Amino acid sequence: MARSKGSIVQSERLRDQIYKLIRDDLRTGALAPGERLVEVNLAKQLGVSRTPVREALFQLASDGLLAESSRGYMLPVHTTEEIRDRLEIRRLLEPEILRRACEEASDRQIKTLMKALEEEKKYINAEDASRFIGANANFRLVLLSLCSNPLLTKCAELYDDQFQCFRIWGLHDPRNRELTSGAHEKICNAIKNRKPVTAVRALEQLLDRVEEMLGEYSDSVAS
Amino acid sequence: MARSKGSIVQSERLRDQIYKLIRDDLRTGALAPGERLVEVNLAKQLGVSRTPVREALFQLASDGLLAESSRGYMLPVHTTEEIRDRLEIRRLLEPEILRRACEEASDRQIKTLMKALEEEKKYINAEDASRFIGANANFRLVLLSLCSNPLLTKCAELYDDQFQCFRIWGLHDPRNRELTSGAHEKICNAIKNRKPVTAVRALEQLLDRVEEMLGEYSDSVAS
DNA sequence: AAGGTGAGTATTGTATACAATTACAATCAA
DNA sequence: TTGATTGTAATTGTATACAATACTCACCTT
Repeated sequence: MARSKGSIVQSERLRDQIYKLIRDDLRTGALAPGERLVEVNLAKQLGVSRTPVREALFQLASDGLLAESSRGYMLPVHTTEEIRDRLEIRRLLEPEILRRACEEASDRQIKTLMKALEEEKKYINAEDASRFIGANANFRLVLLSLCSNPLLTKCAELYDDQFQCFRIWGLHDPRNRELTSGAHEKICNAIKNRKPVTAVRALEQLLDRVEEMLGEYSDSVAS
Repeated sequence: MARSKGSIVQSERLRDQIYKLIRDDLRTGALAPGERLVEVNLAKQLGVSRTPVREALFQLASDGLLAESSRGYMLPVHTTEEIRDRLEIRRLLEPEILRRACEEASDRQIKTLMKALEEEKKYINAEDASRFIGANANFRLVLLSLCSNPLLTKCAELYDDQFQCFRIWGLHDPRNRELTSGAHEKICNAIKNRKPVTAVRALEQLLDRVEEMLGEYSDSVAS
């Protein structure tokens, strides 16, 4: 994770900047599941002291985005059960966001969403999954923000991001990227046409499919 | 907030202990809405350095339980809109918890829940609302834990606790305590009889009533 | 008297120093 | 060879020192 010091400026609190930086790396898959995050290393890379790094890591961990080991933090590798718990929460929050998106989204927002979708589709068959994962992260960000309850958006983003270790595992297979993008396309069209029921159904089908894949995931983690 | 240093021990991380301590004070109404929390004061009271206090406050703020002002943290006084946003999330999460509670709760857990309910009922007509608020906090804790998805429990607790400033305002009136306790009793009985639909209906009626009171709350905050 | 200006103070943000704990590895004995 | 044991290094947890910032209040000006 080589990084230029240049991205850190003084106007905002360092710990907030570092939080966002790392969280973004998590979202876009720049950090691999199981990888360790060590305070002094990060501090040195970013050219700051341990304090703000420490506090950023601490917050990420309490957000459930990093796992605490006996010795510092690492990228979480969730069990099937943990993924299922997160999936259950997504099933409660995200349908409501889509319903509200169908009512509330402006034409401008829908255009942005479509652009994010196109970007995602571009990388379905890319050699490297990372491009798709990055575009996918952006798409989800746009989608979940189509709701005027900022708290709900934030909450959904959190549990969505907690899926990352599973997502990275799954999206290595282009067929799953195809599947994901296809569902996203249905959702986008439903939102554009203001059809909440259709949007929710597409989402639920996707989540059902994800849940089916959990067995396969569990085998791969055990090995 | 006078506090004996005795409650702080060394086995657990200080910042975690302090987090729990303050969060508990928030839940039970020992801290009043609008009150400021100053790092050095707390550190002195607890007999520790600023570092762990600082990190605990930081986490509480990122959990939405403390408000960040330009100068440190204070107990939040939410606007009507903010309360409504939180209410919406509760409407998504808590019904599901009740449904699962009806299936999953053990007899032992139900007994504990009943005891918490009785304790709450005792203080409906107390002079001071604080006893009721404390018992209410405990009841909610027990209720939300009747679900085998620990993440869902944690998430619901969070948004439930973010209601505190509104709750403290409302529960000063014994009629509202009566109302709350009555709804809780219906919920308890429904869980005992394994009737999810009844439980959810009672909860939704309570939340509807709460939402109606938001207008009145808004007036009182404006003054 | 009202309003602006500036110094001082209160409080947080960051850096660093030190203490404590845990993992790892090397060594020795069985 | 394997197992236990101990010493060392790596890493976090807490304390404190220092820097930066924003607020308060007094004082001055008009």
